[in-house]
Amino acid sequence: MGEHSADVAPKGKAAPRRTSIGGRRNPASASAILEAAEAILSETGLAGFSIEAVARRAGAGKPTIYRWWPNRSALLMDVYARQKETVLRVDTGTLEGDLVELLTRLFAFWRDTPAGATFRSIIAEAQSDPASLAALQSFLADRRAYVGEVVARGIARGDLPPKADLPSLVELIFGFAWMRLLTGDIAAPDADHVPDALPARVRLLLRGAAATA
Amino acid sequence: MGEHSADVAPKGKAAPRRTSIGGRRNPASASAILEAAEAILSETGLAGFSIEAVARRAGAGKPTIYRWWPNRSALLMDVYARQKETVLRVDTGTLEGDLVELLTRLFAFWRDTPAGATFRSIIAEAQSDPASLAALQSFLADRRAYVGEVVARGIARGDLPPKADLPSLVELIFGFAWMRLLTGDIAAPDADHVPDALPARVRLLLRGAAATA
Amino acid sequence: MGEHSADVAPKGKAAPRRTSIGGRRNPASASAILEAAEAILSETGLAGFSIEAVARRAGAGKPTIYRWWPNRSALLMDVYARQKETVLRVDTGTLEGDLVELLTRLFAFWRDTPAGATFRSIIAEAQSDPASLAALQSFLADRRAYVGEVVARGIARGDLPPKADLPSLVELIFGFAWMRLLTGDIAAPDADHVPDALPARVRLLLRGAAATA
Amino acid sequence: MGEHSADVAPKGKAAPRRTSIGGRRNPASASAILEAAEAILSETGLAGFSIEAVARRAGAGKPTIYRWWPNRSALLMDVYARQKETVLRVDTGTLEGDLVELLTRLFAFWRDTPAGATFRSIIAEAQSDPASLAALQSFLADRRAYVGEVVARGIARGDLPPKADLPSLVELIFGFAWMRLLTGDIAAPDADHVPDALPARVRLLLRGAAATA
DNA sequence: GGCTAACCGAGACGGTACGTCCAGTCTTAAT
DNA sequence: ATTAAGACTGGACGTACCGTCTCGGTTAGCC
Repeated sequence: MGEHSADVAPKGKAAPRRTSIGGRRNPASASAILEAAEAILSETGLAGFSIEAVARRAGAGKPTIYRWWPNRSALLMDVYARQKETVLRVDTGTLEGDLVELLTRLFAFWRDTPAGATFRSIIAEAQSDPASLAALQSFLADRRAYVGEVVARGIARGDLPPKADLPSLVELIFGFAWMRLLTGDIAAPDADHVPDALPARVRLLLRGAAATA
Repeated sequence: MGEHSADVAPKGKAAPRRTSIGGRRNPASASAILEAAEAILSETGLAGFSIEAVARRAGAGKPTIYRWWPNRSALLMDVYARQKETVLRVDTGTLEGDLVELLTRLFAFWRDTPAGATFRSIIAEAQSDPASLAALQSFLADRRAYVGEVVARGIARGDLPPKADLPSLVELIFGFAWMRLLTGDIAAPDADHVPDALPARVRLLLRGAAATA
Repeated sequence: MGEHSADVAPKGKAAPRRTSIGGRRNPASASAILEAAEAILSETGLAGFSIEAVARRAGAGKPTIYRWWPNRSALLMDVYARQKETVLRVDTGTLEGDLVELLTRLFAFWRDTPAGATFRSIIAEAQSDPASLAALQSFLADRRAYVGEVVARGIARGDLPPKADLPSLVELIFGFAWMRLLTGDIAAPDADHVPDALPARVRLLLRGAAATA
Repeated sequence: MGEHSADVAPKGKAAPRRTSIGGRRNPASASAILEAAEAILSETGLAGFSIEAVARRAGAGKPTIYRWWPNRSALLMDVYARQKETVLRVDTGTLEGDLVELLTRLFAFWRDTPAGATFRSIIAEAQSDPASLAALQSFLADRRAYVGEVVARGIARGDLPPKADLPSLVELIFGFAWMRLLTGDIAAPDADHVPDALPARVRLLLRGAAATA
């Protein structure tokens, strides 16, 4: 019942018992909460992600969390916002190379960091929480715009005709990536034995886009 | 969240108080439970979908539910299994027509019946429950096989070269459909003003598949 | 069994919805729980005495009860501890008078207040719960000590020889009282018709104690 | 969860799967049920004594039990009725010797056989079940009558004056025995060190009874 | 420089839902 | 007609977490 002491985040220093810093938000608390949330999410998944658990692990009071995040979904979104700052920039010289590289690195990012679990959780959350859905849509629009730029660069480079159906291309790319994430199918390609399906998907899409000009 | 008073079974008729029918499963209970689950799911979404609420509404005991479904996810899957029996069969004469028709009717099915909310819930559930993920994968494989057949029929018909990249085509189709569902973007096409994007997506995919032969 | 509708708190007054008073126990909740427990016990007996029913009647959450009482037995003991504060003090001038008066008033206390039902329940509970048994033994030792004092006063008064077998006397008195309680045989004496057996029991014990000196 | 197979009584023979023997009660079932009930009672106490557990252990269906015993209490009484057939007959030559011997053997019977746990359970049950209380009272009257005979024999023998208060004596004896049982205080006397209190109690009672003549 | 306001942790509060166990009833299939 | 078997509704169990509340204490900024 009382082993809360073991639940607090293992701090290297001395567990200095955060307290108020006056009439404004304590950034140390905010980051402790986000870090705890991220750790719990990547360790136990969305199922173990409760406000109670985050507060326990962060050594924070529940009202402190509720003061700054209205609900679980909002906290979830902040956790992802913090992670996705790792923007994926690519430039291989060809559009096909760029897209393959982009997806490969996105899958690696999802696979090798807590971001994958977090993003899966966000999509799940959005299925029952309208505010999360709106946030997700806005985030998606942002990322689509970025991929749109990559494709536009390819068009400028002559890799694709100017009249190619860019919106279709971009939407299909994201649909592919999402479904792979949501079905747990983002394993690293086994280069030696199994030919990776990813380049084939990209190739089909690019040929189709070229043909729809 | 608190409208439990509305959850009691609508006993307009006779409230026949189901009971045991001997040492075997009572199909009346099973279907009452599945119907209650479906109704709750479509009315309140995944958030309000609890075993407790289902039992209350179905006029069933919780142990009766747990006897036949190990957990919430299993019940969820059964609800969907019951709904998806509405199989979508199409044959318009051309592959493009088939695929557009298929997706249009799929979106309508998701939009106009509880099945859409159910399926969104299942995908969400699969993000935290491995058993649900496995079930979802197996279901997906089944549906992919069906679309594979539609495409194969198109190849036989000559709509696509025999060496077309069928797996890529099928996977991209499903990615597209799922993302539309998960982002709430399956509104009916507004024929007069906005040209529907759906046929454009199908066209791109088919051109790409033809070109990858 | 099913009269739950009568279990809800009688909110004639203002139904102030108790809430937390900070990081410490709310005495209003504690006493509401004990009062509800006492009422249920005296109305329905041990059979209807469930944590669930107490919580319902007290307008309290189950966890609030479990936070402060580890189990049903502990709550039961507290209910009795609250009642037995009505200590029975007697001093009639003679030992025989004191003992008869003590037992008469004890039987009246058991008969006319919820305490009798409560104590019966405690003894019953102690037959299956070791912790309750220990608590009961300790309580019994306490009461035996008090009766021991009454008897010692009688010895000092000369009502009994100094070497009288005090432990036997006290134990036999309690055995008599308990058995009467447990067999439901504590009806008020019907002065007119049936001569009360109680004084006869006391007389036998006192004569025996005097003779064992 | 499903290891019911391990719960059935370890039968030496072959677990012959009892079945109906036609339109009348199967005595094999009855005794299997009583034996299972007795075993459970002595192993787990009243807490683990449920109809479900008895049925499981006896390899019987619950309805079979309910057909012959209306409730848990009735089964409990039957279990004790079966055990108490070991009647305690004493004749040492003196009344004091008889009573000491009787109580000593009664305590040993309660201590060394399942009967003690069973009888404690019956008394506990009687505190909430009126039918059990009535049965207990009737049983008690029967036993009191037997002890009354022992005492009457003592009177005939001249160990006690003819006008001794026999009802008081008998009631006090039972009160003493019951309280010892209910407080778990029936340990075997430690002859070497602690002088047993039992003879002292009997002596006090007999002296008192003699003096009340 | 004292006051006030907002913050911090802690944790109790009334609740809902969990998943399990048992009560007592019912029906079947077999004997 | 009775048996074992097992499903049925229903209710209580003890636990986890929800979102709200109040506490005692700290710190900053304003008068």
